[in-house]
Amino acid sequence: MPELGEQIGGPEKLIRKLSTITSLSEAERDALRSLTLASRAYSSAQDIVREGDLPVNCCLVLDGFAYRYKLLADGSRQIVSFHVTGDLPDLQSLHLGRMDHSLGVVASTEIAFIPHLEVAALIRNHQGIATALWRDSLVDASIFREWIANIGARSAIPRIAHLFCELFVRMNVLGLSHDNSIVLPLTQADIGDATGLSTVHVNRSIQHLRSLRVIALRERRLHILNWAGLQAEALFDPSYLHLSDPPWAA
Amino acid sequence: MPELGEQIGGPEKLIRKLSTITSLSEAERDALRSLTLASRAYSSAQDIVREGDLPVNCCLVLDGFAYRYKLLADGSRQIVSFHVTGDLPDLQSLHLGRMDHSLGVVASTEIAFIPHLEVAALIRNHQGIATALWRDSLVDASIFREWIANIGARSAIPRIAHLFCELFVRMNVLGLSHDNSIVLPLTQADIGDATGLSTVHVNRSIQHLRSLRVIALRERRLHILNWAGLQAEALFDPSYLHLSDPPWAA
DNA sequence: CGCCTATTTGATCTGATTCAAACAATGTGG
DNA sequence: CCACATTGTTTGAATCAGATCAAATAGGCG
Repeated sequence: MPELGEQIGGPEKLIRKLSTITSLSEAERDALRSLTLASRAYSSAQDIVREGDLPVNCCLVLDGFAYRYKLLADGSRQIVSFHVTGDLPDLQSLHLGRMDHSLGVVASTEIAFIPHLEVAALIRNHQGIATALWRDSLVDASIFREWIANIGARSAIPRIAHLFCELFVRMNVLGLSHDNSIVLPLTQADIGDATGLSTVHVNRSIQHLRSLRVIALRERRLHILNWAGLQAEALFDPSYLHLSDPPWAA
Repeated sequence: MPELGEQIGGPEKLIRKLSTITSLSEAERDALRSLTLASRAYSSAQDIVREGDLPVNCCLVLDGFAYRYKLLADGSRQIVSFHVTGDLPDLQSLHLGRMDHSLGVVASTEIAFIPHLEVAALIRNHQGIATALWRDSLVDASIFREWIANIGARSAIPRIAHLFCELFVRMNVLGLSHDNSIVLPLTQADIGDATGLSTVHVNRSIQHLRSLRVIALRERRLHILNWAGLQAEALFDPSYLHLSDPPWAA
């Protein structure tokens, strides 16, 4: 049961992603198809870009899972976002030279690298692509805001449930779900670093969600057993993902 | 002792703000100076834009303090950012139609409204302004990431100290500080809603910072008594504000 | 002056952390 | 293909940072 991602090319994955938040003309799609992609598969977890780096490429996730994180002075790691097929997790490096965080991947992830110069040329020559990418970075920021609220104002169980809801909705709209399940190659320690909770408490909270029969988590997959129940537990409202907003829907 | 903000016009405040993160040509400055600004002074705290709205203007803070927040289903309020003179707190409304959060001001704040159509025209006609505004929205996102790390990984005292450091640096670079102090018209409840802490705990943490003699907080002003000490307490590193980054510094 | 809002203090409670160890799964080399 | 090492999950017990509840004090302002 291969993921859909396996069969289509990098540009198509990017087009599909951008199409979930904006509309692209055929000329713009063709311009994206002409991108030069140097891709690389990672068999083990590792960092792609590190805090302090001055990247000259943008990364595009072709398959697998990437995440951005900050290392604090006391050694703790805070994950600030997750990224899946079609995402451009460090698009910001195009306009902010120095990385203020790191980008890592989990095992079995494939990343394509697109030179900044090519992205800059696309932006210069195609107003629609500039708007799409800007809008993508604004949706990125909206997700950060929701994470601030999630971590700052929700208790452990709804907080984790909310993360699961977000990942499911995001992957589902990209066609990356199967039978109400998604790949979730994260350890409970990863989930803890993303939600600001200890591994032990993540474990106990997940057990609670399991006992409610709203999710199942096994073999690196998250199965949604009861979407309405999970959503209610998380008080999840997907509008912050801006998947069906003006102006593009108009 | 009037704030510097009193004496110069709205466009100049915006130019000064953008100049802290990018460089603008004289033509671009002139274009910004030609903006039509309808300004309004708020004598009491109130909302300017609400979650769900479809704004047709961008807001520019001329004076005072604005903040963005989310209201959660359980009634709690999470503040996700603060904004001061020269900031464009809802620039994102230009590309994300529907507001996913609200924008409020504290008493004695003055806001200018710039029609989206005018901002869009500026972006279309001036590549440098487009880049500056995009970069501004990316710095905004960087601050959100830092807040995620602050709330998710720091304990109460460093968390509050970090917020104070950020506000001081941001206002200082805009020329809004006086004798190592800034205006801070926030209640302890506001600070609690921004940091994910209860009002009582904010109070006790601030008392701790006072007892360390790193800050003084009185008459709606935050005085930095010992910058190095406060910074050490917060483990504050200002690089996420991207105030001295390539490419514009090059 | 008196009302309303903000700050402060005290006491108690609890969600979450920490420490420690057992257990399960996964992968590796011989 | 098994023995072993490594990584991830689960459980239990003790502890603590921060929340909650309640009430007193202090400021601002009409």
